[in-house]
Amino acid sequence: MDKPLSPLARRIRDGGYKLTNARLIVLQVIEESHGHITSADIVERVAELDESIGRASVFRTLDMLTRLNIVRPSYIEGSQSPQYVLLHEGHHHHIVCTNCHQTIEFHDCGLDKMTLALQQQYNVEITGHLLEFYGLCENCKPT
Amino acid sequence: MDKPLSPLARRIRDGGYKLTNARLIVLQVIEESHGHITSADIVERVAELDESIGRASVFRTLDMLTRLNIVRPSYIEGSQSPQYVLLHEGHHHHIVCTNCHQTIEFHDCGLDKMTLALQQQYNVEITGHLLEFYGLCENCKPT
DNA sequence: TTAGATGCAAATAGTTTGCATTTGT
DNA sequence: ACAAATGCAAACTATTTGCATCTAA
Repeated sequence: MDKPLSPLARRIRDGGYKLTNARLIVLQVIEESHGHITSADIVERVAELDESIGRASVFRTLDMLTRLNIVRPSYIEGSQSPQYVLLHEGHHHHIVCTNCHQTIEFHDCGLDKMTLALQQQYNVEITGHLLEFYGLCENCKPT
Repeated sequence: MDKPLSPLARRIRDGGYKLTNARLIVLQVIEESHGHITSADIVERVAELDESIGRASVFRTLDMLTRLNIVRPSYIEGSQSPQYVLLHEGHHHHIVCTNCHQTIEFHDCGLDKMTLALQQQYNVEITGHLLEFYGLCENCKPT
């Protein structure tokens, strides 16, 4: 078949991984979620979309996506299963309410300069970052 | 008894929680670790220090410390158990090598202005943040 | 004194593994 | 064709819960 390969699908293939049905479905679920979803929810939604995909493949795919820097596990929400966050161009930023767990995403984190500075200072190669602010949202704020 | 209460111990008590032996030991373990340690390692080290403390209390304490913004769970390392990171004055920053998992901590993240800006823009009250860069460290970098 | 914390052990998630079978390339 | 990936189910780990007991304040 020759479907119009999404950019992320392309990155999977370019990473040397096969484009399997299980992987495409997992990818779709994460994208549909607008980039914030727990592993538990991914497992559930994948099962809805394609009953035949095993749990294990979902986890294997999440590992792969993390390795490829497409996604990043993060500890929003009380605890339990981690949230996977879609990295747009290698980064992601949000504010999490420590009370109701609402998350607000924002862009333009202005960390480009810092990235360059760190690369020089520590002689590393930085490929992305995750910036998480926490506090109380509008509704949970004291007065 | 009247030991010289560490600043963090004080925050626990000020948070309305009792200062129990289990809590103090967990706190000590986290501090000893220089602020980067997995829950599994905490459980293990606590058992070494005081055989009588139960696993459950360790997790209960970690939840409490997270609620108090003293510590923050983060998904460094492949996966398994999360790392708990000590927040100094509400924030923490590091670079994690996605290959060997070495972490480099740095200070002075310069996000104060951004914090203020976000508080205004979204009408929230921000109490801290976690900034995680990832990429390849000096040793893992291609040439 | 007494509400809050604890330790224990059992119950629950959540995640990983081994392996025969299937599938992309 | 064949290495890579899969699904399954069983094995593991990690974390949580209920409850009788204990303890800091």
